[in-house]
Amino acid sequence: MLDPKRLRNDVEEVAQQLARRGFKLDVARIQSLESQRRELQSTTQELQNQRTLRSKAIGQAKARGEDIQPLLAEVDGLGERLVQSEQALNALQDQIQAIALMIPNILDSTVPDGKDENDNVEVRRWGVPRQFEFTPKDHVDLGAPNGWMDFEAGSKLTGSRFVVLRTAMAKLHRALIQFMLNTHTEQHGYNEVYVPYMVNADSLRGTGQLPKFEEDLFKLNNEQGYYLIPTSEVPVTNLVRDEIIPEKDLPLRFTCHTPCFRSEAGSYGKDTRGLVRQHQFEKVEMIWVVKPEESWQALETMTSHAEAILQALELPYRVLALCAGDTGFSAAKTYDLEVWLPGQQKYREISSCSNTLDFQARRMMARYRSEGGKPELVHTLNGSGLAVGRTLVAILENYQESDGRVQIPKVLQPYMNGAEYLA
RNA sequence: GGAGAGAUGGCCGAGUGGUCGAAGGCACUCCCCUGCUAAGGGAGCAUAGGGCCAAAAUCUCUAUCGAGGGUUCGACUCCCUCUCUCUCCGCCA
Repeated sequence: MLDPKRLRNDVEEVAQQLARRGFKLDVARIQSLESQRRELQSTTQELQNQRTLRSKAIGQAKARGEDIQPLLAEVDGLGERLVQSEQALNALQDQIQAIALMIPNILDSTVPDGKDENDNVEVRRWGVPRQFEFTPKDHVDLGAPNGWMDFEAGSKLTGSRFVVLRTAMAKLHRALIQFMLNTHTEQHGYNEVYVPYMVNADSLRGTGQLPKFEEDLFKLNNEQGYYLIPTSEVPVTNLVRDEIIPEKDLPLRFTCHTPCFRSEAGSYGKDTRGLVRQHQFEKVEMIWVVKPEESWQALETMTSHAEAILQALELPYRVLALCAGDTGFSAAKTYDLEVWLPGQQKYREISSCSNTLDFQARRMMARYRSEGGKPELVHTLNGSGLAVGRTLVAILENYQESDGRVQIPKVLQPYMNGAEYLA
């Protein structure tokens, strides 16, 4: 959520900023609702003040044993006017709040202009795509024939966009998770957390998935209306919701492995083949909670931690600065990491690292208190480190050999009983 | 699933219809005192929003004692619903 003060005082400026994303802010409507709110709030508060004063007078009169009838008569009608005024004010504030929750974050000035993913700007590259002396297969052709990846079983058990991994593939998948978590906790200084895979609407509102993106989520049909998490960013970031963190405890750095569930509504026909776009996938996430002045450095550091995983796996990648039109709702700036997939002859997204500034913190009321100071909003960041399914894809395709065998990356071999090849 | 207890400020904990944003204690901040190291004295110490202002502070108003409704001139105090926590029984990985 944006600072309501900014929304009140610099609507034009905010609207101009948001236009970079292609978001149209209804300035006239906001201004009109705001001026109504201001007036209504003043009269409501004045009526409330009247009520308090009169009630106190009655209390005092009664304590002195005086007749309170005349005073009661004086109050007559005040209650009804107050109720009406309060109701109108609440309705108006709900309207304003509903609008505010639908407004995306303001982009950082360093975010490149642009409309969609074609306008993203490459920042750097690491590694050189391997030259194959044969035509590299894609991961489906490598994994499906020998039963490592069973898409038929996935669709039988559930439906499309689900998969069953078997034997060495299931184990490599697990090895990747262990490797990523161990690296982040042992080398990058993260605290590992285990969290619920179902969350309530408050949590999703806090990180910005609700109210705008409900169709992307799986909602449970239980009484509480829980949702399956689309990313561990939601439960992990919400750990600090409604909290005031002592300054000395910052920065908080969490890493967490969870499955992620996404409806993929609107992506019909996109990546229908293979593991790349599933309704359920595993992800190791990195979350930072920092003081405002540290968040931009944190974004760079966090991105480098995601890169470190790709480097350790010796997978070629590039880093993109997402353009204005492609940056997500809550983010002020995002770097995407794209890994090279020989089967597609393309770089494909495998991590996304974002600084949301105080956008999520304001929705969550997540604050910190400096020594003797007032509580202030923290800044929150999140990044994948990495998407496990896609990393598996990248390993298969990059480490394949002409006979169809797949080498195991050096750093993963200890997790695979020292094996050099998938068997 | 059944029975019971509870939810108050950073923490503990009073408060059962009126002047309570809330006693007291702890923690914390500042000052004083003290040569002695979990000693004493004093002051301060919730959050959010509105108004005022160029802005901030001050000032002022409002809201908040788990959440939402209700009763009342007035609710932390009474009534209803819900959520969460704890205890016991049952069931269970």
